[in-house]
Amino acid sequence: MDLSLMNKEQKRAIQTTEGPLLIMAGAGSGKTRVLTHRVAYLMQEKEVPARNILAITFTNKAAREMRDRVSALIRNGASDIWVSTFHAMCVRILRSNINYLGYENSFSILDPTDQRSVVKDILKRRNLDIKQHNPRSIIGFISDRKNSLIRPKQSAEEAEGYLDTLYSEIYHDYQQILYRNSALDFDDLIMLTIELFEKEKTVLERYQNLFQYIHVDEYQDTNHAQYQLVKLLAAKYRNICVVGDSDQSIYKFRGADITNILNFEDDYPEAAVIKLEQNYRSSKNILDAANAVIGNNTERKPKALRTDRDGGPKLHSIVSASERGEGQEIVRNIQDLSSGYSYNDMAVLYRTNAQSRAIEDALVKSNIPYKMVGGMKFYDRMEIKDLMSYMKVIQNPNDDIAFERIINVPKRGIGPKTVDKLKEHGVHTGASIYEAIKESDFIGISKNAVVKLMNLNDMLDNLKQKSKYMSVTELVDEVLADTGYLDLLEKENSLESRSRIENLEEFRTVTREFDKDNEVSDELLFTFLSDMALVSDQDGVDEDSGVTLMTMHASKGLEFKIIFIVGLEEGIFPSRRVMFDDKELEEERRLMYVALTRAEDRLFLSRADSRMIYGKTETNMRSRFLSEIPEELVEGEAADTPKPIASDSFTMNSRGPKKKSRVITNNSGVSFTVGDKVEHRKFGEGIISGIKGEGDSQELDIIFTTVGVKRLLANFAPLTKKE
DNA sequence: TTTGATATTTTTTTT
DNA sequence: AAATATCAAA
Repeated sequence: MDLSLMNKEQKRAIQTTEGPLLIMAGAGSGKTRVLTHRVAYLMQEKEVPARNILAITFTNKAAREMRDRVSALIRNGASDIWVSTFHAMCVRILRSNINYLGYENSFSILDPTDQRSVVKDILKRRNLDIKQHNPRSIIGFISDRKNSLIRPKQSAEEAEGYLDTLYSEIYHDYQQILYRNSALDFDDLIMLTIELFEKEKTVLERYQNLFQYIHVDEYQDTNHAQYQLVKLLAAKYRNICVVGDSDQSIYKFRGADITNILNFEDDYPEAAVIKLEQNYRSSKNILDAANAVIGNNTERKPKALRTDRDGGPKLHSIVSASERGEGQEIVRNIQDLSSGYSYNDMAVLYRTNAQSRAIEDALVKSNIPYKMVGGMKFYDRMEIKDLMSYMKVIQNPNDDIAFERIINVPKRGIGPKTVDKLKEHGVHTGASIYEAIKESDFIGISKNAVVKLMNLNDMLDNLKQKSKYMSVTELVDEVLADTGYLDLLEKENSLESRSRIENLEEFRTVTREFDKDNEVSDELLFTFLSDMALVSDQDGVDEDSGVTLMTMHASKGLEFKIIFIVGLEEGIFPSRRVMFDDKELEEERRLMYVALTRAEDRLFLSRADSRMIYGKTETNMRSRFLSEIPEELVEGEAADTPKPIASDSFTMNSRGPKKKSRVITNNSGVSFTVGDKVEHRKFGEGIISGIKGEGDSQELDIIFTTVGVKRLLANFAPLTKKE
């Protein structure tokens, strides 16, 4: 195998095949290349059979890419390597073994909307107020527990206080409902695989023997459950290679535990450790900026990436009047650069999906092609979810969650009242909705409704029969025809229904693609649904030409010649929610680091003087992350501007929207602007960090030294200006 | 039961 | 601004 193009550390990482290995791979240090070569090296030089190699990646797209790149290095056999995400691997394992845990092998996988409806059902049944108990936080609670491998019983035992106890009980109900439906949520995939391994040692041993060489990419973003899973699998051979960069840990909110990578050497004292600090991606200016920003994090092992590339152009700072102006400025720069670069080389990164709108609008107006990652996801569209629910019900009629979604879609006169009765029956007897329908005559449902239910029942049974000998595409067509779904849309003939039909058409290209690779069989529908449940946003990035739009989170692992980072304002990025929590602020800064290090040649940093948020105009200070970049690396905005500048001097585009004054005057005639130091009668000294709203309801965000941030009405707050 | 109208809430980030 | 929840009328 030719390793002549590798540096010394990279070679060592590839050739250290036996025993535990920790690769600390900085951004752009050729980590993917090392991983692919290592796998190829194992097969070619060490003659390890492909099926004994496991490689876990963060996204399905990364998995596909890794498989392709290994294929390019070796003659054949790459298709036998296990390359997948944690979740996809667990689905595969559970699919053939979950019956040990009492679930059906044909289990379905819940998406977040399904989870929400399960939780809401539980709240309703327990007569709890949905406003007091936000389903979101309950789902978060359950997810946290599962990621920590805490079962409902243990959660209840360890609960402290009323809320903990209550949520543990809800967790218990939730888990029971899922079990009854043979449904798993994302976290279950990991947790139940571990449970399976602990319960059935022979199954564990089988996989331990199979996975003799294990690789885990993005190890800094694994959670506790994933960590345990890897530990179990690697226990026999201890050939475990993890790759990660603690500076790029950005998924704490999802349970990622950075100590997994920091303590790797404690778990495996014999581990070899290799650091890759040579960056091959970014120009020196970009790298210097990234190093300077991340250097502000205190909780980290110091390290600095090196590059042999020259300085390159300076980073470019852009200030616009509003988010619309920001979009226009981005477009202007894209057009300037489009002579030397392809649109594919450019990406716009933002903190929240909602920020994509203004950018999209500007791109559409200028006829610039773009592709968006995430956002309103294709598979989240109503018609797609409806269709998927039909498929789920056909595959597993006892999937109540899917069943409830389609029971009255299209409208067939089976309303909430009837559904309640069916569910009520289920609570007493343990029957699913599907089973309850067969009893519907005896449980107080009107004759009228019973007939309708029977019709539905017959139609579904009929579809189920058909599904056994049809391709998925054919089945989709049958479902759309038999249910009258397509008819309904065609009859409506509105702009919206047209687009829905287009989306369904688009879905058929997905199924056709799937049918091409899969033979018709009993398992076909199940395989299709499993695959679908695991597709992630990042998987959608394809070859079509265009500027890429995505969140900074979604950009991890990718690189582009030109990067635009937008919305660099306090309260946007860093997000308002974390501004005063040092720990979370450090995670936010790592996110900035990830964003910065995506760029190879050019980097644009953009902010707007004010922008619309929740339908209100807000004015925010420039992001601290901007200020952390040494000014000599940046051109554009005068780098050393301690506070935003008054009035219209930054309306770069004369066609831009009229700028609102960011100086406001209160009832006593005192005027304030962002950055002013003020004195409050009760809270003491503070600094104005933002201005919200319009007219009489204008509010000031003020950071007080004593009490942190407060939002006060400009007209009534007892404020005096200092200095 | 379904529908349309009005009130209320919501945004981090995601496999 | 947009999505969701709640309420009133048909």
